[in-house]
Amino acid sequence: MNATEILQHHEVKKTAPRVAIIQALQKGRSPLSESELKDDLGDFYDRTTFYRSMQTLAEAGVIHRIVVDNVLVKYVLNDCEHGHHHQPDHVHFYCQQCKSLICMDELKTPFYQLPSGFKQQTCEVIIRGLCVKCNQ
Amino acid sequence: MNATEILQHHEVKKTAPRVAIIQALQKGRSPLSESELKDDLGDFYDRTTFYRSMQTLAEAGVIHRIVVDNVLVKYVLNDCEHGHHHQPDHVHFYCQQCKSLICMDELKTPFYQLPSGFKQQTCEVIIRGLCVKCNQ
DNA sequence: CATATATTTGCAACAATGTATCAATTGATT
DNA sequence: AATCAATTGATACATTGTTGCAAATATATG
Repeated sequence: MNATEILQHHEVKKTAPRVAIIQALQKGRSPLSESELKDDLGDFYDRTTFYRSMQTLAEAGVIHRIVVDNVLVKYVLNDCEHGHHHQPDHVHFYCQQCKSLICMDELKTPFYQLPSGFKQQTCEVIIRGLCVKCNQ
Repeated sequence: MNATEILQHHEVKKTAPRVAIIQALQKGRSPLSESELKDDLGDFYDRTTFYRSMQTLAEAGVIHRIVVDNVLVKYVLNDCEHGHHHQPDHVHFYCQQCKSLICMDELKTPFYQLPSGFKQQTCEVIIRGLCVKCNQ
């Protein structure tokens, strides 16, 4: 699925910045930060547009925004091929050493029975540690 | 346990800013953000000292730092009375409406069997939704 | 209690992230 | 091709966090 098809599929207007962002995320194929994306996009698009694009794309379910620490936000494309899981149900692994973020697609977020009165909308799990490469 | 005892217990030097921060957190008795703490502390201590104090206190296990979204970090005192759980093992609930953070002490973080080679150090769970007050 | 020393503080400057406003541009529809 | 709403890009600003360094302070020692 290319950028144009993804945008159509989510009923989001096709614009140059959005296409560029999606292509950059596709190239990366792992969650990327703003600075990492900027390197790939060149200094063409300004930060305001970037943030607005990311917000639009996240609301439409095109991308998925993961906060690791603050001052470290990563974005990843949602997998449109296998149905859209806008509310991601998998666990994220963050390597404390190489700062990479890995989607643990096999590990699902748990179900919790909340005290009565609470209403759950999303659940996020981040495991920190050392990835395969750094754990040697 | 008062601020002085807490600092002694964790072998951290007793200084005015640290005592003030601990007392403010004790008064609040729920995770507070920097701006919330600043309101309580008065504009007496500067931000650099605040950040350094929080880092020292977190490393010593006195407090617990929780990142909700980025640009929204909350701090809470660890419960020294009932043993020190420096690596908190409970789930956090964040109310999307009133922006309050609630420690779900009864709900424990899950155990995951990671793929071989990965080494887990911490696990963090944040549930987002509506708290009892806002869910009406 | 006074003193020495290592830690901590407070200030200034800086860097990164994110938001608000608004005119100019662009995309989709007719 | 023309229209109109949505989006962009520029400027300015707010918040969060870091670095370097001199002054102040906390603890240990005599």
